[in-house]
Amino acid sequence: MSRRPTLSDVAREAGVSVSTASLAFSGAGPIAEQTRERVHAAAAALGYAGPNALGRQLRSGRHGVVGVVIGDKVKRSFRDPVSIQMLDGLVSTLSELRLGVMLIPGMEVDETGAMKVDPLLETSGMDVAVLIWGAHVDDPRLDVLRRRSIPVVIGEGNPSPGCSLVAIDDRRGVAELAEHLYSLGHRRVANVTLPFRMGREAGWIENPRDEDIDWTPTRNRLEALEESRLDVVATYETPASLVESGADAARHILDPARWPDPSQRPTAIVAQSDLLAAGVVLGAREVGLRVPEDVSVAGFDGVDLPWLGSDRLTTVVQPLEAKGEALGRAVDALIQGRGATEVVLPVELRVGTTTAPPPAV
Amino acid sequence: MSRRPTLSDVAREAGVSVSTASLAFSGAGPIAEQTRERVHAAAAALGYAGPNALGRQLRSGRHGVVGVVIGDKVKRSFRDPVSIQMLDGLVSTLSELRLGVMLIPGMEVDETGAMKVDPLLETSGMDVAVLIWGAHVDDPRLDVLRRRSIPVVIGEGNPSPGCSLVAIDDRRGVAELAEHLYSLGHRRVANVTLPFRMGREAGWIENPRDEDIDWTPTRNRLEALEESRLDVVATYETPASLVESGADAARHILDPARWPDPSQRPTAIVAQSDLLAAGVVLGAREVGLRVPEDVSVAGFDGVDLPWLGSDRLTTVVQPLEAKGEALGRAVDALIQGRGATEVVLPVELRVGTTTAPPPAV
DNA sequence: CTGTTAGCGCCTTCAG
DNA sequence: CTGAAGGCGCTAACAG
Repeated sequence: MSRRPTLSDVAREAGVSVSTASLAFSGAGPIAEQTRERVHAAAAALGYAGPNALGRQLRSGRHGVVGVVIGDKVKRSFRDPVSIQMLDGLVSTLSELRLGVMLIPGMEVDETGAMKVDPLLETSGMDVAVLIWGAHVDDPRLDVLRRRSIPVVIGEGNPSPGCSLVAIDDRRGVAELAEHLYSLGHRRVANVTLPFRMGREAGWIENPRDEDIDWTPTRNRLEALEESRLDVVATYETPASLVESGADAARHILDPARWPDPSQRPTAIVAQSDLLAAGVVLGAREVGLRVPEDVSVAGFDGVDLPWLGSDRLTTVVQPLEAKGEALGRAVDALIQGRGATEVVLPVELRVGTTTAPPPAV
Repeated sequence: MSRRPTLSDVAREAGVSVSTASLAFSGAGPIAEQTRERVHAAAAALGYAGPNALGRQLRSGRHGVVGVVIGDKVKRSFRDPVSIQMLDGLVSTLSELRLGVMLIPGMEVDETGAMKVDPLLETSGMDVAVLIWGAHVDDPRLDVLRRRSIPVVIGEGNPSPGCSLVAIDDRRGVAELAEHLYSLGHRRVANVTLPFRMGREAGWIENPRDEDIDWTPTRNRLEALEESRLDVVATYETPASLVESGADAARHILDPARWPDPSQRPTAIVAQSDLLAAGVVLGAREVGLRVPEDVSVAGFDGVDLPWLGSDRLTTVVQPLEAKGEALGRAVDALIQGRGATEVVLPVELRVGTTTAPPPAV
């Protein structure tokens, strides 16, 4: 027989009916041990490797696949260890539920400048979609998914009716971080922010309160800092959470020409991610400032930064793997038909070696 | 109607037969424009979002999914930018072919210490599997895939009959790098290698030629260096391609206690990956040596290392995205039934600022 | 415990 | 250009 054997071939070979053969593999019903063995022997003889996934999927109406929508091209998304650790938790959790993770790049900007949703999102089969970096306002990806009636789990913000949500308590984290700096004696700080929405450039923000911020973590962390007792004397927006962007921001913020009276210079820089903060540390050293003696630096995320050497970043640790697991549980709940859920995970301040009292004037 | 509408609902609503409705969506045959519109209108009225993926998949016998087997947990695999860039090329190429990428973690070691293949690999539906980091000797994952008759593409080495292969010409790359160092005047070098196989620890290798190296890139790069005109005076194996491991290796290799006669110390360190090389640079500086004045350092891969600041690593650049694309094309060839293929991609030496003539004794 | 029956949603012959 | 019929591989009822 040249074509691949099917369950009915096996059943015929074993001299039983297909449904019995099915039971022999699934174990979903009572079956005589002897029959089971006969079926497996027949399968082995025919080189049958178990029930075909396609047949089972059509029958059950489930793909066994979760689409994970990353924000951008794989390369850009995964330069950030934050995404990766989250994905790790998600993949392990789903793997235990026998669900595969399919990677779906986010949107592309086509020749005309319009946003185009990846074709995989339009046609590919999946039981649930996870937008790990949240949804934009009027997000076309959400429209597509809604039209296809695919349930959605959103990571981090801009909750949308009918979608599950997994977020972190970043406002409280930033508030604690601000208190830590305040209690060390800092008053004037600079803020290095994540991008406000897709496709932003690096640059100063004159009045953060006037800005329309589409991306929730950016907004939460910025607002929490603004609402703290610290005086945010400068805000620099970055185009992405990257070491280079942080270094660039530090160069601008600490530029001596900007502070004719050095005593007015911010004594601490708060970066909204650890990668940015690492860049800020490098940038500060480049312009000849010591961290933390001359300027304190703090980050957000709590990822490993091997190349900072013996320095340990003061940061707000978010439970990345737990977040991935929570996303996985939210997926499971939707598949089980248990409806949309919302979770907010706690974060924790971790004081390292990059913050200290401000220099005596 | 509470259940999700199907093509036959749409056909009934539009007053045509199912096969006509099918043509209206697929465009795979002649159909009157008017009929097409009527069908689409009916679909819109019913909230039908296009042909169901499961039905189509069962019919066509294809999943539209490629399983990408990464070596390890997501977190560990993707700490390496090499994997990510390759994956980027692979995902974009496959996305154009309307194929999704499903991530499959590699193997786990269970309580008893035995290797366990991820259940997704055993049961999940996929048209082709890609082992991006190659196959081991007697790789149980290959056995599973062979049993399921799933065609396989192997990235990097240990080719296996019937599997497609995408490799790079790393031997030639290392040979060129060695010539570069030789021509600068180096004679004594140290080698910081990638792991020889799964689950290795860091440590000295007394006689590299006696070792059984299961992982092809490790073997190729090690042998090419051994075969060069350079004298490899020390070989240190690392457990993974990480900055920390490179720094650790450098500390051991450059330990003053190891070289009572400093003139015998290697004047250059060749690391088998850029992450390792970056670690070596950091480690060398830690023990008070300047790079490249006191010791030259070279890597392999050609990835971006933002935190090295103004230094540019001398390295062998491999075309990572092209490798991903080549993997994608190999997948396509297998799906089209065009049989297994083999490709070897060229690499290129890129001289940076971390190699220079050895110090005058 | 085992066999029979009836689809899951779609596409592709083959006629008309 | 359109319609009718069959089947991709499997499993869940329901009988026996």
